[in-house]
Amino acid sequence: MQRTDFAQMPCSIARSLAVAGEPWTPLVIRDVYVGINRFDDLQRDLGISRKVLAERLRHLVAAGMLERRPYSERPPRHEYVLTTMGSEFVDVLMAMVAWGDRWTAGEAGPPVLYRHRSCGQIAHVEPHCSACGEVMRSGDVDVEPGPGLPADAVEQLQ
Amino acid sequence: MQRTDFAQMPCSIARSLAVAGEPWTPLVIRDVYVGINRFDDLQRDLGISRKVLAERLRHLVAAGMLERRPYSERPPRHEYVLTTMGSEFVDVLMAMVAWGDRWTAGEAGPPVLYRHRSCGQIAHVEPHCSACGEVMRSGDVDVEPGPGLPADAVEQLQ
DNA sequence: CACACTCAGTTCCTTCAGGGAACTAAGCTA
DNA sequence: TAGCTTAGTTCCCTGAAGGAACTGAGTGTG
Repeated sequence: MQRTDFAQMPCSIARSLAVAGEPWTPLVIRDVYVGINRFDDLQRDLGISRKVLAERLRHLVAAGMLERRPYSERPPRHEYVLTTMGSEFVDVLMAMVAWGDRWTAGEAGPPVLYRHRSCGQIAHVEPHCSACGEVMRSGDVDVEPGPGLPADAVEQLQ
Repeated sequence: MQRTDFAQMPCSIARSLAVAGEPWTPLVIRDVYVGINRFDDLQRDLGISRKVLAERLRHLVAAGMLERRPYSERPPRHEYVLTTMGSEFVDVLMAMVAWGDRWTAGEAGPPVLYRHRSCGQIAHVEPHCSACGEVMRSGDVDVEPGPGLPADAVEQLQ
């Protein structure tokens, strides 16, 4: 965990990091997304310390990203599945994959490919404007104070 | 820094985290993006330890995300600016903002708004398929092994 | 010309999180 | 009854984060 608590900052990036920014957490979400749902399988796949994994899963369940769901009564066993909140965070991971494929994959190429089910093509995500539908990258926007910004922080944007 | 080095993992999420996943790093990139470019300004705005900030900036420059550029000869002063690699990472942060606005902003609403310059609307980013242009969310894709995936890791995807 | 000020860090110390291995415990299986 | 599987918990050690103080180059001010 970061020592500084990002959850209280008036910034959606900081708050997202407070939920899913701790070391290993994005990789845990990725694994659950691709169907690795049990404690031991996650631990084996990631090579993460069991202590840290237990901590992360507890935090993600408390935050509403994962649900701890029994899949057997006797013996009592359970697995972790993504909630709607968790699934939508995978969209962020897909943006990270698009960036990582472009800038960190090197000669070998992307380790994993995504096929868009509806069009059948191998593709990556591209950020589009929710209003007009056109491509919208970081250079195409102006940043403005929003309703959730405390008054004493507004001037910092100028 | 994470003790475990994510850079060697055959996963673009892990590799992205190795570049920009350390605590504070995404917030440093956000700040540089919105025009906070100098060491002292970054330190003041974030409330980060000067030691950690120096470390993060060094790492980001070494990774090619930031450029340390002199803006004055006498006295020798410099500022940090995003490279192309860094600017494109801001697209990932915008996806994080879209998610954070939806799931962590609460009653008060988003602290910051983005206006798409070309259409003039307040908007957020939406993931679209780079091939067909339609919306493409995490539930709309199939994951397949790519060329950069080591042979001994392929079976884990099934 | 001494003093304060700005910028950009570095150094030092303390605390707490991550890594790793061993241990626990419930229930199943041979 | 001995061992296996699943899902953790406990313990100790190391190293990263926080915080405050210090450094050092250059500038402007009385």
